[in-house]
Amino acid sequence: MSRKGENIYKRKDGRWEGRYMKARNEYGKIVYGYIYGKRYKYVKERLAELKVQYSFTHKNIHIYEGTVQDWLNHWLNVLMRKKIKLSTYSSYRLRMDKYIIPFLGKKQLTHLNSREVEEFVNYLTLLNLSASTVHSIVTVLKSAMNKAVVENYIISNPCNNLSLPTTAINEISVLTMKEQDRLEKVALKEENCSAVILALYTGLRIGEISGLKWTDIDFDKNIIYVRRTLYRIQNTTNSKKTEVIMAEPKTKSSKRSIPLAKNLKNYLLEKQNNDSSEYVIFCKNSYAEPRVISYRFRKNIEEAGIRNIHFHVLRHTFATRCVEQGIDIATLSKLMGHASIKLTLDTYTDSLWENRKAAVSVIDSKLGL
DNA sequence: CATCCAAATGTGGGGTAGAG
DNA sequence: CTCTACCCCACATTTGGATG
Repeated sequence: MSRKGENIYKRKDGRWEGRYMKARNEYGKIVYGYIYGKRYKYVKERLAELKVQYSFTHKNIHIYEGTVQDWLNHWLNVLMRKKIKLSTYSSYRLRMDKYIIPFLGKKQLTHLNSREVEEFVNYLTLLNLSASTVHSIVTVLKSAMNKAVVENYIISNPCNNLSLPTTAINEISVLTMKEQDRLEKVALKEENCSAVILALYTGLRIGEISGLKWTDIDFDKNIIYVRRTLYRIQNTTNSKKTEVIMAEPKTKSSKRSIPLAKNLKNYLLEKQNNDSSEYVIFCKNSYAEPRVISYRFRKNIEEAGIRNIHFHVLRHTFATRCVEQGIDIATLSKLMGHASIKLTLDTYTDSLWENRKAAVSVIDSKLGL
């Protein structure tokens, strides 16, 4: 959705330029309109008029008499249900039921104003939730209200221009070579196939490892097929229970094949022999759900004497080792199952930079001044 | 040690700002 | 009017304390 910002800026030639969304072309891309002026104030006023002109000229406000709760339920169960994955549905349901509906549910949809939403945000902040959790809750409300705007039940979204607590930027953390060696030693001692080894040498996500079957590994062609992911979510019909869901991987591009190298292949073949389960990582002869893998991982970490890290760090470690070995970004992107190299670049350019610095300093040392 | 439950974090797509 | 790095939001998973 739209970011805040006026979309007015000063040009090098001294004029002010304002932009507004005029229409959409046949592919759904935005067509912008432009307005110029010598003075900022003029552009701002004129732009506001144009924005109104192009967004509301053909709209009629419809009547909706229900409460916020009614609308949220309709929005999620009827309008969103088919469009989003079960895991997303489940997380939205939770945020609505636990936070939004108890605080705002009884109000008339059409009466909800930004002051009340601000009070809601204050209330959330007092609950000691993290900034990102507050964001995720407000996001759900905002999406639902946006739909109400599109349906012409309300004129504007009361969630626009809220000031929310700022989220800290999280750096990705990666194992050092030494830590990786220590962790591998511990993991290799295990009798059955270790999820840690798999993650370090394939970059698979925890849910993907959880759902991996021996039949997904083609030992003749040396390929691992990532076909499903497994996670536990709140049951959507009976809200008191949770259940394990098996689904297609995160996105279409996550469904992928990963080449199986020699050492990992030997390791897997050895482990396959004494494994009676259809799952590579198993628990009581069936899959081991992500929580179980995470639990075992924690024990490995403690034994190896490594600082407290998440399982996902193994995936980052795999990627970083690839970059260090000089694998190009496009290839890495495919391996990781990213849809585009954009994310891969955004995430790993830092380690590329370290690489370049190291290369330069090697050359530099020959200078001998 | 497995399961439940709520919170935290990662990922993809699209908009804005800034420059040409 | 066009190009694109960077940033934000919506969506999708992972994490870990509580509980049995």
